[in-house]
Amino acid sequence: MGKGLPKRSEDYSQWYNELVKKADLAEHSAVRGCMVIKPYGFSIWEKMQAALDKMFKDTGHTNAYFPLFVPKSYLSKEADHVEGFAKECAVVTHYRLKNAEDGSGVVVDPDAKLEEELIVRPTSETVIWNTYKNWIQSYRDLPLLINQWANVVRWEMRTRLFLRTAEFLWQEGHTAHATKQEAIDETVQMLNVYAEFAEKHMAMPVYKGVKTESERFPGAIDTYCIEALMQDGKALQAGTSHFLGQNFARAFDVKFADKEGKLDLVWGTSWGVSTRLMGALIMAHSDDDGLVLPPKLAPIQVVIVPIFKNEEQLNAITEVVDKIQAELKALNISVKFDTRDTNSPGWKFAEYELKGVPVRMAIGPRDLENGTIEVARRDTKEKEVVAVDGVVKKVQDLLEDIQENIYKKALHYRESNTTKVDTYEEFKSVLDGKGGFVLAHWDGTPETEEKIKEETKATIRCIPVDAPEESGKCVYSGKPSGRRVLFARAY
RNA sequence: CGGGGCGUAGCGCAGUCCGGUUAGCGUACCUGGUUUGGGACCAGGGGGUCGCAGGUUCGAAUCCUGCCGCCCCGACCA
Repeated sequence: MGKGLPKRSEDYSQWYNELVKKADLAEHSAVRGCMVIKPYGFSIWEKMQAALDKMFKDTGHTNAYFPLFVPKSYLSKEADHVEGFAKECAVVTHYRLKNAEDGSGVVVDPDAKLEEELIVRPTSETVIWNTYKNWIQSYRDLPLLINQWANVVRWEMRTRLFLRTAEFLWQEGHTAHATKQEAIDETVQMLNVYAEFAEKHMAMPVYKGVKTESERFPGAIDTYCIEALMQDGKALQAGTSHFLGQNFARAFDVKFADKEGKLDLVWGTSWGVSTRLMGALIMAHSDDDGLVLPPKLAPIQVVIVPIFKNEEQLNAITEVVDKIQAELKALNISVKFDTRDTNSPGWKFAEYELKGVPVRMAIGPRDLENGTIEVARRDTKEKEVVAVDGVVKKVQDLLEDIQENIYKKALHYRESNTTKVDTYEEFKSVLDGKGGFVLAHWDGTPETEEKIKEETKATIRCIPVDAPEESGKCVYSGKPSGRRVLFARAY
């Protein structure tokens, strides 16, 4: 069913686009590449934010806010950083409009040209390090552990709702430390926070790893990442954590006095996840009938659909449902009782499936007689009729089971779509066949990486952090390699 | 940013090639009635700057030019 929803097997990207719109998650705005996040979609994002924010606070971070505009001169202070972002920056050149002489509307007032142009932040390292310079004098000011929730703008040429938009929402953590090791530990810690969030809340298994030089964040020494597998066999980078070394401290002259009074540059990290996670969530679990949401992130966890012919019946049903609702709410389970008589029960069933509500209950006159209620789970579409007594416990268990089940399903999918290969022929045939992740030996050179990318469109997603030492030969060059790296075609 | 496709009611589309009454269909919406255990039915009704701006013409959704947006492929990029 899924009225009008294309099948994943027929056109995966069309399926994704339609699902985002039909499930009321987001829509395009008038400006190219920008999106309106609709209430239902934003509710999911808010749930993600709340869980992540708590994890950041629990690891000692505090939130702050830095401005949207970055003076142009800041961006040029760290060479790699400019190089990486220059091509996709929106620039503010004027600060005033005026009415057009010919009455055709408003025009930019040429007299209101800014002395120094402003960049709309593509990321905030530069403003933040420029600020940290004033905040940090001695080792006593360290570590500085700050996060901000913000929007950023990257002028992308090719956009997809959530996956890559010109403006997107994210959080960016920016920390400063006295020692290299402490900064590395922080980088790894936040990588683990992301992985835990992905697995426990999004029910999405991820590989943790380090990016190769060519995939590294501009200005970082090392970029760590979590990589997830989507149902079409393509990989998606779901979060990054960067060890910045002393690069930004050097560029913005951020020094601290240690216990001996000696001045040294501080060590930095930055890390972020964005509304792209929404895209990951959709593509990790959903099916041809619509969204499948993990209970922990579902805006509505349980929906109750009454089946009635008249008001008396609805009243009788409501009496039973009110009790159930109260008990569910006491357990912090969000529940919606949909009493609208403007849509049929069947219509509602389809609608809540489209929207990915994990558990649906239906109750009608027949159930009232029998003291029963129908309980259906979204992930497997299984239905069963159970006694009203004890249904609350049943639902509570079911929510946990769904959370676990969709994780296991995604994990199984990823395991069976992660293939070890030892020859280039195999490498190519796996990519063109079942797709997914490919574990292969690589000689460690950017040249080989580039050639493979040109020939197969697959990139090195990461060097897994837990990759076992294993001597082998590069699938492309035949040169020696010490471990396998993770390849895939990616979003 | 290059190649291709598309833009007509909230959504999905026909009409465009070959210009000509009042621009149509499905769905959604409103009213009334019958219905309600997997996207109900009948009757009546409202809703349109035909993406935007110019041009050609007696007359433009239709022909011409420019622009905007979306989709697919590519280049670029997280």
